Amino acid sequence: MAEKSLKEQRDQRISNLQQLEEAGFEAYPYSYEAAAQAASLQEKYEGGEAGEHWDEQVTVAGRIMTFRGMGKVSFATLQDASGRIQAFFQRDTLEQYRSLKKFDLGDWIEVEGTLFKTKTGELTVQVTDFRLLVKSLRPLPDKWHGVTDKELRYRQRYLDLMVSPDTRKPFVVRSRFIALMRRYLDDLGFFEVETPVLQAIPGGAEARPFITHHNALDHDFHLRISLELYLKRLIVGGFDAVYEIGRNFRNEGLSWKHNPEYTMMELYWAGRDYLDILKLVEDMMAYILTELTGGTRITYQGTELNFTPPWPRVDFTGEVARRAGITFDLLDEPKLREWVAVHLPGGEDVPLAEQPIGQILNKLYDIYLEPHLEQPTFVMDHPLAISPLARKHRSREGVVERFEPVVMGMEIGNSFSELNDAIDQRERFEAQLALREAGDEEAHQLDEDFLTALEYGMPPTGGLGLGIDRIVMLLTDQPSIRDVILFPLMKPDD
RNA sequence: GGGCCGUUAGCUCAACCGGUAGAGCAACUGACUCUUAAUCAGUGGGUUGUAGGUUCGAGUCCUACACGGCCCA
Repeated sequence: MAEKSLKEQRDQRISNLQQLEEAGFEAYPYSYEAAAQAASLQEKYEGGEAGEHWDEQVTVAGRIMTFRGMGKVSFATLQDASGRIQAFFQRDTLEQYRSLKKFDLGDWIEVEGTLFKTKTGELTVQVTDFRLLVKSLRPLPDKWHGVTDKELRYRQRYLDLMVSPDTRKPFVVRSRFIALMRRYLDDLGFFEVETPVLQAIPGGAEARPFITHHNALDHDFHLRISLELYLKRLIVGGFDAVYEIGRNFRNEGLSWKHNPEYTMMELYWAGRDYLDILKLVEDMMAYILTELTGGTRITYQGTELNFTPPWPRVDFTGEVARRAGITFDLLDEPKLREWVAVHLPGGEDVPLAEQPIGQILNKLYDIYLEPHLEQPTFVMDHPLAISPLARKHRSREGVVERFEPVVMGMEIGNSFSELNDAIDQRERFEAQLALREAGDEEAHQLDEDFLTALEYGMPPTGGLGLGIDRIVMLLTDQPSIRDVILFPLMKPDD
């Protein structure tokens, strides 16, 4: 790489630091006390008039973002965590005025002084003393354009945050969203727990796991792909309402809606079924949206989304069939395979029509239903074949009590009346095992310890998982999941 | 996995049909007592992502690879 220009600038800054030390500045002070934050000062003196001076002594610390030297006076814009404020330096009143030349854009400084408004009305600190807090050894990105290279924005997010304060907004909303969700669940009497990330048998979802190794036990473990099976063990143990907010890891590709590590909220509520959970989702989302935005409608990428309860519900099998133009019962397997052979002749190694029925149903859903649902919608009552952890529907054959909330073609959650029949659960696992042996690496593994727990008896329970990142995308109008994850997964570039 | 696009100074971007790689910001020197993308004068900074190939001559054309973006199964 061509680094001469960078090296020159870095050397220059190191030399400036040495000269500041020689002039009596402490190079790396241990602490600072910013008595005031830029934003609160801006707010406090909003009504002041150009030319007005105040007596209040203030101390402000921040990063030098711009610097305008005009000979005997200079202006700098300081940026702290809250915002920006201008500082004014005068040679006549500052002993160390000449040292200002050795400060660089990006350095952190602390200034003391009084406040006034310039003739153009900008709130400014009339500096009476200043000191270095830390030197920046590298030049800042373009002060006007910021960082536009997406690769650089993701790899060096701190630069993006530093020069483009708007970058922070989705992450602030993310934090508030999670805080509000906690408040909502805590108020309902839920208990927040933490379960293992390292699992001997990764369960609760169809996904390929990451594998790691524990040296002392000399055993391979997997990073969890879901929170489900451990939270259910807690219901067996006697908790009646638990939730966890945590990271899942899935060893899959990346896309605008997939990052290999992502955040999930899962809850389990004893005594409830999936329809109770459905109401909770509607109500919780309405509560959070109202707290965040004042209403239950938001705009995502130009589309207005209405989260006002109740959200529309569509039946999985009925709606897939309707949209695909299938006139027979979707669960009539021989007819469905015939139809697929005609209408979807493709397939990777094996024609789709000859693949396991679960693959076919998932494919049809992925083609004909999910991508076409824009408004918040509950897809209800999935086929049994693709729902090995959900209990059978109380009145319909071949389907389970399950729903998935879908928005803008994205699955943002998943919920069941949880399967608590240990014998049925064993049979479901065995069916999954058969798929696994036939080559489906994403089929569920049989978790004997979980089955043991179920055999002690899990009371009737409703469960839910929500994809936090995707919901935050919707709330913040971001087109990619990578824009709501501070440090998305990147391939090392060396 | 496939297709399209991108990768040029620290940052943001130019460079016509293949003909000596430029600008703004940042940096350096100087001027300047209300600037705010400060301004003005001057200076330095490049293995054009990597490796090959075609050519008298390659940032530009070809091949492979790396990283990234968008779209598709």
